[in-house]
Amino acid sequence: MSPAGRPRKIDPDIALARALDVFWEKGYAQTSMSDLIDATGLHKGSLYSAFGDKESLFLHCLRAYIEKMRTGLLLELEQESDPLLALRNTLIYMVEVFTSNGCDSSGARGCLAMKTLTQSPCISPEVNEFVASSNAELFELLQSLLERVSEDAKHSLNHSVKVSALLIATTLSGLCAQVMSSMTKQQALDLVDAQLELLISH
Amino acid sequence: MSPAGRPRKIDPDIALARALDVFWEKGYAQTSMSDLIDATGLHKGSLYSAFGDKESLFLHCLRAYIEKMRTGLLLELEQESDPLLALRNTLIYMVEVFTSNGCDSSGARGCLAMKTLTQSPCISPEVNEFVASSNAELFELLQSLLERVSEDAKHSLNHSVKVSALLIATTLSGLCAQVMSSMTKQQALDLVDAQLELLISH
DNA sequence: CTAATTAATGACCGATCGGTAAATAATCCG
DNA sequence: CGGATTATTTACCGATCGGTCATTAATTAG
Repeated sequence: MSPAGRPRKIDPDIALARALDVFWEKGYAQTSMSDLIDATGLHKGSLYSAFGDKESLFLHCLRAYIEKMRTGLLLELEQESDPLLALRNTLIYMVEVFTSNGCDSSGARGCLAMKTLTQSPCISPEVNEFVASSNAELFELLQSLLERVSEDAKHSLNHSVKVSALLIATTLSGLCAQVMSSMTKQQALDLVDAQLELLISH
Repeated sequence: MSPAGRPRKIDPDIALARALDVFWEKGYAQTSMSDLIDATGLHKGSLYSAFGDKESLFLHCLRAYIEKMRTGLLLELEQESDPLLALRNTLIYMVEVFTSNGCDSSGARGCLAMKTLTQSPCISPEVNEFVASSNAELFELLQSLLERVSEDAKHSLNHSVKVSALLIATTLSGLCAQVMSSMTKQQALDLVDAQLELLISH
């Protein structure tokens, strides 16, 4: 069932994952096609024929990044029925993604989506829209989780669901930024609990 | 008392401020010497003879940015003796800086220091050290303000001074990121108050 | 006016940028 | 075996990158 023609030297999904690692670590502008060629092992022509130009390749990587994050989050949510623990696990999962390191053993890479939207001007309207919609999706997830927490008789929120969700989203962005400089993963995890403690009364 | 030689067409401080605007808005890597030449009005040779190479010029801008922020903060602190209000004014001041816009009327520029440290790999060790030390200075300011708040009989902190300071620093970073995408200045200011309300009991 | 000083100016540099096209190699189908 | 198909490979493109330098212009000191 293999298609006619010369077989691929490198699986496109693997090449994409390797390209994602570079974009994630260095950001779009600081990543050159040269870097991507070195990382993927593909040659220039093959890269372009497989994924189009640099911007198109970046969009592929960004989509893969978000999709991986989404499935990881949903998988974790399925395994936890308690609303507060589900919320906590969500935040912990994201901190762990932000503090993960790619091919090299250097510091935390943070969040590709956040790196993308904090570098202006934006790469393209399409990239902008995608990052914005992903952001909105995360916010709605946080909101629905907080809704469930507030409906639980064991807890109560010290602010509205919306304000609480905004504060958590803000804290997440902040942790993402901080772990890229001086903050350790453990500190970030501790701050997640500290913030949840402030937001939720027992 | 004017020095011998051809007079400067453009005051170096003005040129520096204009270069800062560009770096602030676009970030180091996305800013080309061409952009800086256009913005300053200086020609290539003059720019190099006045500020050295791109990295050196960036360091000058970064120092000017931090210095401006520092003096602005200290000026505001002098005018407010109440610890909690002083802390609040500090945060408001920073949000206002983050949501300021430069030459063009586009969206919020965020914080040059944060943009610098979240783009890896770093520009140079010297830049890295400077941003890190500025960050540390801000953290210590927050800590000392929180210390004063906690010593005030009218209030009490729901976490330790250190954890509270870390949470505020994280919130500030987060607000900086958020205002660069979808969050409005008013929302950010409201979240400052919401977070302070969580941190401090009356 | 002349010499010295300093800045503005524009031509120029090699390197790298993102991107393209033609030629070559490896597979499947008949 | 011989096309057809698809990927790899290499050479190449114009544009822009950051950076340098020699020349010209404007000022002050003597």
